[in-house]
Amino acid sequence: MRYWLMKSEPDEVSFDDVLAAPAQTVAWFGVRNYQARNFMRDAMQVGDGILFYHSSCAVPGVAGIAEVVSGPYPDASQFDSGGKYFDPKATPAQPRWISVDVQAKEKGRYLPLAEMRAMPALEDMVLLQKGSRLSISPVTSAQWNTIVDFIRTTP
DNA sequence: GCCAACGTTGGC
DNA sequence: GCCAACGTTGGC
Repeated sequence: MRYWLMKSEPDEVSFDDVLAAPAQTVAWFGVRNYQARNFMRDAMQVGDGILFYHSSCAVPGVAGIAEVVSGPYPDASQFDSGGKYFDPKATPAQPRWISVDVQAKEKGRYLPLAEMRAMPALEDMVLLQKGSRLSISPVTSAQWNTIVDFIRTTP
């Protein structure tokens, strides 16, 4: 059981979009960074916890809690020749990018990035390191517990 | 829109 | 394999 933070642009897929999806589940598509891909491919397990983070928006921050509900499989968007995630070097026989399915579990108090930066327990989070821009990053169990507790108990 | 920081590409 | 140039991310 591991924990992850996954960034999504809410204009594209927000946490509410996932809550509104069938079975509150969506495919996590569009990852085009090898390190993030390798986390999904090599380290993620069904049942892992996800902090669903909104990036590139007015108030970036953790929008909810989700869970990994599938193993890795080829990301369909790499084959869509008209789409923004098309990769001409990827083929169905040799896919380059993968997805996992993500299910929304719990929405609580929104936790803005600025508040995260003010929490000493979170100072070592990968997300908060200078220059960090990984779209998927590992979260320790201590960081996870701090954030989940905040989300559940902060008015 | 700016820009710092990082990742990728491609010539050599 | 080096590294300059370019592209992207993402907070502000």
